[in-house]
Amino acid sequence: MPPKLHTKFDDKPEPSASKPEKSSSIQGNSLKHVLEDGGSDLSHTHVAKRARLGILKPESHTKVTPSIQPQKARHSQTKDTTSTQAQIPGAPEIKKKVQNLKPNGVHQPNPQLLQKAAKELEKVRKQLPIWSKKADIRWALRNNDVLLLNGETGSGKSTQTPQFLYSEPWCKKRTVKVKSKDERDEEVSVGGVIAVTEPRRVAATTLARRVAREMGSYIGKGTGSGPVGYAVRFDSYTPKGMKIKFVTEGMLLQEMLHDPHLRQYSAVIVDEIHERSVDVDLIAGFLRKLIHGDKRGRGGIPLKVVIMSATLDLGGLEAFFSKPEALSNYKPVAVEYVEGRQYDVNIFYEVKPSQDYFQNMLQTILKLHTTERLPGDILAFLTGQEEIDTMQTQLEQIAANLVKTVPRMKVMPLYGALSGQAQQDAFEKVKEPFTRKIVLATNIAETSVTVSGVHFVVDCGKSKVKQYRPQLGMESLLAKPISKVSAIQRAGRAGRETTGKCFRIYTEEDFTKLEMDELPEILRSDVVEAVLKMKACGVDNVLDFPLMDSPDIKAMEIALVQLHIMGALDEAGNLTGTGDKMARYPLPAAYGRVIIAAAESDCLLDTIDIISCLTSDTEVFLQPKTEEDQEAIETARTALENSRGDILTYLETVHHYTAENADRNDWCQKRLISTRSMKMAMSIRRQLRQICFHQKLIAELPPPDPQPVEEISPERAEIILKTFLKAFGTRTAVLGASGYHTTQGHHEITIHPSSVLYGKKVEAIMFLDNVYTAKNYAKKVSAIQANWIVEALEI
DNA sequence: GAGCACTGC
Repeated sequence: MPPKLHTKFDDKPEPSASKPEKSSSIQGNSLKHVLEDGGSDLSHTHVAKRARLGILKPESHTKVTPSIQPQKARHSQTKDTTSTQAQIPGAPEIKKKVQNLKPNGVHQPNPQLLQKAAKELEKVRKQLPIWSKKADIRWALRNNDVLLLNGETGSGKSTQTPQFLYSEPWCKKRTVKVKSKDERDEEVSVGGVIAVTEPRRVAATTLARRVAREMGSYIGKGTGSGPVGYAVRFDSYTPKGMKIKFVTEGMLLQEMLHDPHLRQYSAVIVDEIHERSVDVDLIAGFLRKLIHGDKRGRGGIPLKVVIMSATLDLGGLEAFFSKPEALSNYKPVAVEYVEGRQYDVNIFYEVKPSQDYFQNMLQTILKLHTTERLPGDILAFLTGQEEIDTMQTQLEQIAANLVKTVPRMKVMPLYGALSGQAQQDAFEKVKEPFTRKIVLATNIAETSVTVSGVHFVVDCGKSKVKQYRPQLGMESLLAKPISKVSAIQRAGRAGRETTGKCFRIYTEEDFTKLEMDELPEILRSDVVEAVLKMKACGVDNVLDFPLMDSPDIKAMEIALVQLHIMGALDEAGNLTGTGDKMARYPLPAAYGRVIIAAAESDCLLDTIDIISCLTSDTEVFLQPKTEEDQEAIETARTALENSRGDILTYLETVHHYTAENADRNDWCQKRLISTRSMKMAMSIRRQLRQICFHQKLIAELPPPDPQPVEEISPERAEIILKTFLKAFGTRTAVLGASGYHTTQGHHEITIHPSSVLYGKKVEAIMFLDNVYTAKNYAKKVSAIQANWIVEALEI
């Protein structure tokens, strides 16, 4: 029986969702979906949030001001403030005006027009839910060092909070006296800028652009002047007079290596802390130390901290940032709650646990497609590329046989490995008439991007999660149930533009059994990088470092030992000069170690070329789809493949690519090499060369490309491989009667088919990557001599 | 002959 439907703020049922015929039409088929009270389900999370706010001690100076926005406000147009498709809510015409501003002179747009546009934008800003909290937020930070701000999606927290604060009296730049390392007094300036951290580059740059416009400025090129800037890898803009700076989390950590007291800043705003990346966990720990520790490094000036999140455990965070020994009248933390803007989404569950969620999902998508009226696209969450490809094939087969009265289907895959253009295609609105877009996505669509036009979400309830096993030093990737927060986030994707529906391919009971939050990344990863960063930022005892969630002590100890073996830490566990250098490369610690070894053995430039390929975010060598392609590609690649393995194959590839001066895209296409990957590799190569030049590891920057291809002599190859062995000596295996066995632990290991050494038998191998899937596979493999291993491990 | 989500310096 369909239960009574009502929305959270309005007891009147939504007309489209409440028609009994419609719900019974869903119930009356094999899908057996039960119509659930979606409004109350989503509002359940709101209730939960308020309930958690209630945990706060009454004596702690907490301002709890949950507010319910009137229905009207909730039904105005909303957009994700951090999405790549970020738009100014309700003001497309203003956006257009701003974009069309004609430059006055050469670079600067007309200031009067900018001011006028900002004035217009202010009208829109005043309608944002957070606007009514302006005074509360300012008041909170005048009286506290820390503010926890729980702002839902669409509340405007990311764009407005820094603007509320930059003109506050505590935000002024000051000149103070501090003690230098050798106990001398020196004058430094402290404060004046607010940093806002974002987990992704697109978020940092698009938010900066938007806030600049709201402030009557704009983001230009090179050095300009203006109140807003940003810094992400490979790109930054820090104008004169900058008051607000959007940065990625990794970038702020990098800044902390040079400026551990964050003297540039009056405040740090941490956005999206609920995503809980390793970097944001480290930032939270450092900020807590800065707030609670002595402030002499900042000349006594406190750093203000705002922690922002859409969904967060405020109780836990409040405890984390409170001083444990707080006096009864000490008020360290304030809490604000801002209602977001989101249309209601009705949730439908399976009645019975599904045996085959893939088939159920297929059925649900078809049912939605054939019964729901247009417009209204479908977004389906699956676990991975393979599932998505299969689903696409099956849906398209069925679509070909649909009757003419049913809309046509446009099936679009969406996952990270797709090219930028292919991803863009999934965002585009369908142009064809009488057609419904069906986007099959991984959890890239959960946070990173917004797909427009979606009214229906189908959620399989699973996602692939990386899990690290410290004892084995191995990672595995498994499909696991998602968290409640994730499930709600996925459902919310149906309510961006209008009231939506979400079909969960699992039972309501399964939903209640889900964990509230995802396990934070720091508990699922190798902590070598995290430990090195802590050490480099001056943390002597990493086991004492305040973390919201501390990894297993064993995992920390293994990381410490690993860093000692690599020479980053001495016997006493103190950071060495090598370790300090390693922490400053934008690379995993092991590759940092290789760079240093390379400088000593005079193969630095070649090593940089190799590491640039290895750390580019997509695979360099694409996989051919058909067998004919396979043969053609293999012939085209012969000049690049080096019989000594994958490392030297990458080197050959960079040598040939950079020697190519005619058409690099064409060069890549002929060899089925990813152009995106090679472009990124070239950026990394430039950055690493620059850093090594500054560290004086190379005397001068190498001449620009193209350079003639140099043959890699056997002697040179040996030097390069031995250089990598200095960091990867423990990642080796020797050939026995029954295949390869690792030198550490004597586990059986097989060379992965993606390696040029696949199926080859050599005396010993070194592998940079190790995954456990069907077998224990070694990836990125090189042929070495067994006696080199002993040599490498002795040093 | 494998099959892998996402992000960041």
